[in-house]
Amino acid sequence: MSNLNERKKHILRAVTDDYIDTAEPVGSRTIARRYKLGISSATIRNEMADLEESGYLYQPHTSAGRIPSDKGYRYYVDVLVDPGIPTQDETKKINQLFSHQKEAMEKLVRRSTKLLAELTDYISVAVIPEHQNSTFRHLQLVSLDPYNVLAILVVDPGIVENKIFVTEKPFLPGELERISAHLNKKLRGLKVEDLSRTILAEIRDSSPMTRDLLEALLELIDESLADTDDEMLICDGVIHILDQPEFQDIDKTKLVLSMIENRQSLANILLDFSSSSGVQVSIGEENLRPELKEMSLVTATYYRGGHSVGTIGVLGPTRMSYGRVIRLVEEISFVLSEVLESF
Amino acid sequence: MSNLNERKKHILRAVTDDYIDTAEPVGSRTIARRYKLGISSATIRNEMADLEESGYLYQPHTSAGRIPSDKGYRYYVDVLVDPGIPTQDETKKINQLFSHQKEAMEKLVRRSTKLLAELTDYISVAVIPEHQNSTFRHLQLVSLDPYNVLAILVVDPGIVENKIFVTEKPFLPGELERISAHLNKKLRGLKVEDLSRTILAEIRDSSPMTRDLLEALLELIDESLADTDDEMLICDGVIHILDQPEFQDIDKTKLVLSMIENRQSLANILLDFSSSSGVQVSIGEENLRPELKEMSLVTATYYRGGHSVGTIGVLGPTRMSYGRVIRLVEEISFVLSEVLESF
DNA sequence: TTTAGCACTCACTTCGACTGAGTGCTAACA
DNA sequence: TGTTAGCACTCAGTCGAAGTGAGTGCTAAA
Repeated sequence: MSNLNERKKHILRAVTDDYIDTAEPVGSRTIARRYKLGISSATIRNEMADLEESGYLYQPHTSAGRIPSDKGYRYYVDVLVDPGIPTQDETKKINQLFSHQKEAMEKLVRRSTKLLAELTDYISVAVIPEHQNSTFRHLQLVSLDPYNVLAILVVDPGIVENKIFVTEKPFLPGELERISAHLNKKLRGLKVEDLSRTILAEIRDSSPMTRDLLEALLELIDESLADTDDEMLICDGVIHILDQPEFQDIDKTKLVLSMIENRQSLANILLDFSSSSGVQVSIGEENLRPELKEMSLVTATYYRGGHSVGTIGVLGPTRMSYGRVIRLVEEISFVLSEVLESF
Repeated sequence: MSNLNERKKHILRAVTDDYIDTAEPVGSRTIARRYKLGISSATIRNEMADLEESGYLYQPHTSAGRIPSDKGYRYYVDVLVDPGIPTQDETKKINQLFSHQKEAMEKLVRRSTKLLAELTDYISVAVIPEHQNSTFRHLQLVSLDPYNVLAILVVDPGIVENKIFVTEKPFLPGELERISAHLNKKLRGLKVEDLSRTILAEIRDSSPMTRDLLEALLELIDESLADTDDEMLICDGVIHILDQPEFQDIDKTKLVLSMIENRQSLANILLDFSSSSGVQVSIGEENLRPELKEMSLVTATYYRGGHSVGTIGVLGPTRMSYGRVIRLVEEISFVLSEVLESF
């Protein structure tokens, strides 16, 4: 597989770099002129014919230049590309982002995603942690008026859910505080997924007075577990896709955009990568979903306490600036993990 | 202005309806065939020439059918269109939306916006209330670990902000609760905009131990006030714009999408309407921003306690299905206001 | 093994002819 | 006097032929 001689490597790299830049099929003369490889266009032509033979390049039509195939991009990513180190500007922006006062995890990931989109000029996506692995931290009941209660549920890595209840009977002042305190004692440290059962037990022992409320809480927890399904995908920089010449075709674009609007499916795609470590690159046809067959996805998992809690990444055309993207996804997921560690 | 005879009104309505349907210039024969006005195409031709003369219609080129001008749409909206009453399906969906357990305001508006986009097939936008008019309800400090404190700020119509602090010195157990309780007593019912000053005064009277924390809280409040600037625009159904034939041109589309991505400017546009009551329609050139010159915006304000708290609306091409959109914006803003009232 | 030269390919552009939906005008009709 | 039928005219859009140029593969010479 890696049996390309140095000259072929140089040429494949040149073709790929050029195509990433220009989005135009790259001809032998262009390579000879633009990249000082010390060989003539005719030689390059021969080498390119070989590279096509072995599937790294292809021609969109007989008399056109070459374009890297998915296999070509794969080789480029695995062997040829050097992500390099973040530029000064990149480092500065990343540090700025994380030097802010700490925020609850959701906002933090949201901002990371925004920055990633801004730095790469592609679409940036992230899934925030599922509640599965998180533990109960705190529950607060706030009386809005005698019949309305705001419940705030805080789970482990700074995720906050809230919901308003209407109660049948008004609560006495101080009563909510008592209930909160009681529940907090009972629930502290439990896995979120175990909460329902404990509260159910609680319901059996409770006065009819608080039963309503507990049932409502049960619903909050169920919903907040389910809710993540809805909310856990974060997405930014969708605009950038319109700047890519491969998406001048509005129908192609619509396909991708509707996939993004259907958050759940994209979330699942990202979750497929959440078990692998390091930066993952999935190129074109390597993607299982047909909507992604002409796109590439660069992802990395971020961690907290040694466990992966979510995935962040970049979605763009297969003609993607892999070096830059890989470098940035790597850097941001790394820093994100570091910041989360300190929670 | 309203000096159109009945026949001209019928014709203008027919042309507008048809153009809204088909997005193709409407010819006199089409009108004669499709709408039973009891007159021949030649007569219609004469009337259309008159309507063009007075600026209600125009021809994209000499030998094409007519298209309503902005003035034509304006007349259509003001005089001709009948919003009708919501269909069964619409009513059902709206009731379903609001029959859910109550939620904090932000989620409520988010879901309304989603529904509006779904029902109209256009882009739907909303601004959620600024904090200016809202009052302090509750502040909760939760210790995540000895050095990290999660602060949750609840203000009046169910808006919840949260933030994590790192403190210089660890807090003793129970200390945070004491501070929360103290602040809650002091701050209850204050306008959020007055909070900063009050808290500042508070700092002077407090023990040096809590100074860190108070300063951090001050920052939370400042930020949550500022944060609304960033977050207060909600947007849904952007995809739909790609289904409109007028936005097959990718550059036009890009213009609109980048305006939407620049939330602040769109928020400002909506805020311009927030002082007027009832449904507002702003058509094409009537919009001040050049990006909106080919679009129409239908908005309504929603209320709580007699005060306007936000604006919700629909953004689409000037060739918009005004009747349906006006009806739905009206209905949803009305129901939204009702629900908020009960908070 | 590399390079220069040449014939060939094929997407893209340009241009003219053609088509058809739609108009304005005029004359006839009720 | 208002309405309609008929006709000449306009013009965007489509189709196809010709021309252009970037790029290739092959061959022969260095």
